[in-house]
Amino acid sequence: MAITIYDVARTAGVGIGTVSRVINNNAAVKETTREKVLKVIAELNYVPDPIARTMITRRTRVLGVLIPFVTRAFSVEVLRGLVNAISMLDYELVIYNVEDNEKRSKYFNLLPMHRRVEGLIIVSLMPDEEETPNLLKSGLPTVLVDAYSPFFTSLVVNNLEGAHQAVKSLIQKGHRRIGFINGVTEGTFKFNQANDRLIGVHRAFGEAGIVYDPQLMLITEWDRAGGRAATEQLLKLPEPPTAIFAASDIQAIGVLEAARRLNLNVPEDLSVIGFDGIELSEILELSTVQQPLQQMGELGIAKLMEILANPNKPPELIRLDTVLLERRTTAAPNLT
Amino acid sequence: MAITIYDVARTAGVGIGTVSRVINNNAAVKETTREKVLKVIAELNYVPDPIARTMITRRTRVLGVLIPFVTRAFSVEVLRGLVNAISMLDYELVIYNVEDNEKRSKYFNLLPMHRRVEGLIIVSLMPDEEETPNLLKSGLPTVLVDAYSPFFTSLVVNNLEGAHQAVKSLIQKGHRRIGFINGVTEGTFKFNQANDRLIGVHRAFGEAGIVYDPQLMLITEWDRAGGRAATEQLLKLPEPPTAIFAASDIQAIGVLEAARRLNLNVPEDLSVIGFDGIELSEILELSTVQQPLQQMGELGIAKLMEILANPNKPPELIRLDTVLLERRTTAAPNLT
DNA sequence: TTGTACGCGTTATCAA
DNA sequence: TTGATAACGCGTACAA
Repeated sequence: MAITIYDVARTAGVGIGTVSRVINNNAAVKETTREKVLKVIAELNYVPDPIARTMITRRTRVLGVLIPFVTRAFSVEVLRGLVNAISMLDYELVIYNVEDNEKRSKYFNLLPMHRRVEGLIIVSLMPDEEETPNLLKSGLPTVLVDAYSPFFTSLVVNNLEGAHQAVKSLIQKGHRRIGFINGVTEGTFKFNQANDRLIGVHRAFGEAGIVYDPQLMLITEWDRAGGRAATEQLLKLPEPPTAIFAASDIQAIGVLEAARRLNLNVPEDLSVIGFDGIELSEILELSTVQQPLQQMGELGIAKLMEILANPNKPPELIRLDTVLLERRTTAAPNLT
Repeated sequence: MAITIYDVARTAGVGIGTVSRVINNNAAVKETTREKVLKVIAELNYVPDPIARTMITRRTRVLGVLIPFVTRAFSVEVLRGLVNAISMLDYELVIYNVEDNEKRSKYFNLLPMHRRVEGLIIVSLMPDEEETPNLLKSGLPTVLVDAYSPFFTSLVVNNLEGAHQAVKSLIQKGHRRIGFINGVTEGTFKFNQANDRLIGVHRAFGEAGIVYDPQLMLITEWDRAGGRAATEQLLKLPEPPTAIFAASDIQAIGVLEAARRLNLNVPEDLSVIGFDGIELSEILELSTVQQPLQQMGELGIAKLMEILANPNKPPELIRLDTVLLERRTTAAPNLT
């Protein structure tokens, strides 16, 4: 049996109310009494039961993060930011890892109800027409990271401008046939960041007056295998591209792998640029469009705390800028 | 106000006891009553409050993981296993990220008391002389992953044999001067896996009758910068090594980076082998000693569930084998 | 300034 | 098979 507030009160010769007041240093307690109680607390090694506390206050001091594929590089970087920010805050973080549709709807249905988290960060997932009203009705403070909804405070990068920058930089280097490997937008996860990136690509082509060759645009899964497969297909074309822009670094790494298999040198034979700026891209010296991933995590927590402090705060849309990092995988085309 | 068991009972015209029995399908409830209650539950969209439930059952359905630097590659891989295993179990996972000594002792002191987690996985950290009895006294079911203590069920790889394999393979390729970059063992984290690896290295040298040159053994932080710095130092030696074994893949990547800066070709001029087998090692085609990291996470949860089911289960030591993966960074030395 | 009684929402006990 | 009632451990009016 763990020791309770009653044990403390009895040993200190006071009422439980006083002990409670000392713990929460709320109201006025006479200094001598406070010290007496504090001493007993230390002696007995008493720690208030957070569960019982939650019963009354409704506060759990727990935040939840709903995140797809927690171990993909992108998620890890965001998680780093979340974890950093939370460690200063005397909150705990529970992870809801979404790997499939079943998990997705389970969490979306359950979380608003079960009161175990005070606030929710949703990463890379957009609540749908059914989930949105549920969440709103429950009043659970929610922040979206890498996803946008008009109903929730959302943190996104300027995907359009990022993609535009990437393709424009390739064009400026002299590339004309540029492959674009985008990620799937349907299915469980509705990563519709892909749409903005597509528009950015089109804009860059349009500005340069380059005709759009639909053969150069492929859609694959957001993984290495997807990048590899798409690259193999692109390079088999009668007129293969001299550069490839992938919608994620992970896909871009697949591009690199495919190029190596085909004995192509990067960037001499093929320029490659990714999107995200995960740690791995630095190690591989992959050119990329960097998102402030860690910062997005930190800012997500900060915004959530603001909502917690002021539940009626209207949703904001916060748009962060990307940074084009030209490293060793992009160069002028080898025009022979 | 959320709806409670009383609302359900009233609308269904039964007592709360009956509703409770239906929810927990415990005792016998007349079929017609059950259906009636179930119907009301569905209509009212009633979800039992887990907090109140925990008050009485003492079960939180939450497991904790105490993990240093949750975003280092090693931790991420273990985390993947934990998350996978837990997703089948109707448990939640809360992460306690240990970045410094303060956090370490905070969590070690708090967790056993605060009842919020039913069980604890501790990764890469060994409870010390003070923490161990606290943990034991609290009765919190605990499993150590990548750490060993006789007092807790522990999952470790055979670090000695893994290191032995790595160095032996280099010797067999013809290397005689082999640098060994080990990781620090003091400080907050007491990663004393390093000691076993050191012994394994010595054994391999001893078996081959190679004299130990202390200049070739360096100790650095467990990160890229550490690997880089150590490599630069090793290669400046009058007789530089022809191969380097790093105690972690991350350090080995630092070795690769340093080699590239110095315009050395790997593996022609320098063989490199790491330890861990993180995903990154595959992408970089780094030779390494692979630990079953994900499996360690999964097994950790499985063992924890066993202890939860049978709290008196004596601690076990589970030793997993490493696998030597010879990829593209190791070859015979270039003897000129 | 301090102590007592009540309530948070549930499960467990016991009598009916 | 069921309903009433007592815990679980705490915070907080309210009275003293």
